[in-house]
Amino acid sequence: MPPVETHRPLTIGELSERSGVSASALHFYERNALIEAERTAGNQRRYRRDTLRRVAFIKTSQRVGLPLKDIREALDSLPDGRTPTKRDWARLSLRWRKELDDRIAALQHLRNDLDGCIGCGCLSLKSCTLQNPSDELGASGAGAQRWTLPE
Amino acid sequence: MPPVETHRPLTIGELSERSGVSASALHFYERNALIEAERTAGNQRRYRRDTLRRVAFIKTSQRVGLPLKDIREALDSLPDGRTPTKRDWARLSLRWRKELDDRIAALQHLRNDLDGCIGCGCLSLKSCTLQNPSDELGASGAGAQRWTLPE
DNA sequence: CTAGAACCTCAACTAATGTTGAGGTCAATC
DNA sequence: GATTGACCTCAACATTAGTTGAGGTTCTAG
Repeated sequence: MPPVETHRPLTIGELSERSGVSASALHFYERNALIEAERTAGNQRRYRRDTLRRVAFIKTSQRVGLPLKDIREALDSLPDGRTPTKRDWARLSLRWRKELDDRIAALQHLRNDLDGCIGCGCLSLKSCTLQNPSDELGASGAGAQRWTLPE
Repeated sequence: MPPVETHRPLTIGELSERSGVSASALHFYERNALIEAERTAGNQRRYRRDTLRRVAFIKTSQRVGLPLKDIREALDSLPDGRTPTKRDWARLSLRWRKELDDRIAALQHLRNDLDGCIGCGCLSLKSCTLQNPSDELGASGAGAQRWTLPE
């Protein structure tokens, strides 16, 4: 049985292929301190295998709309230079879970507003257009309040 | 009782204040055919009052992460040059509702993955790090499949 | 009728998130 | 030991979604 190369670091091509992120994007992430790499004698990058997990985390977080700046901030809570422990990741996950919960809640709120009134043609603005067809907000309205979710 | 100026068109300052969108952004939306305006004899913009609703729709859609291109496409289904009817808005809302449902589902999926395994330190990758601590995916893995949601 | 606020256009700039290409080096194979 | 694919850096470009500023015009209140 041949030894499985479980600890060999990854080249950028391997990391790119396995993460689905282009090499140029990996360069970019490195420039922005989201990931890091060792170098060979010939100056080529070699990634610790746990970088794959970091990249998965980056991709995932981006897909829910978080900017790289925030992602970097979160990743900064992981240790430099060694593979994070499960405790390290668990700490991170706790914060992220809250972020996700908030976003889900915001979307649901929005959808409910939409259901509640856009479907009837008034977009949930101050009062229903069916009652007040000429002006969506009235001359003395306070703005489209229901559309401004709390930041 | 003074007549309420329910039909007077809005200046850009008024629209900006009431929508919470800067005048420069309104110019930008107009350049990109998301909104339109009449002009006074002196070339100043005058907006139909239902533009307020259009702008609310734009803002809202942006907050859920939709690009202006998609928003414009949706708004294109509304009639030019006249105030949309409730039927017009209802048609739009149907498509948007589906979009929102999809996004909510994607986020929930993500959160469940996170709960399921990032909390234990293995990020839901191919097999749990607790069992397989040296390599997150294994030397023959198929990539981080669980992290790739269907587009 | 005039001052000042509000508006106009156009061009240049910003920031985030990368991609592309030029010009050169490294490493694995025949 | 030469070839060839993978890699390197650096600079320029692309896209989205606007903002800023210069220079000029319009509108409204006194």
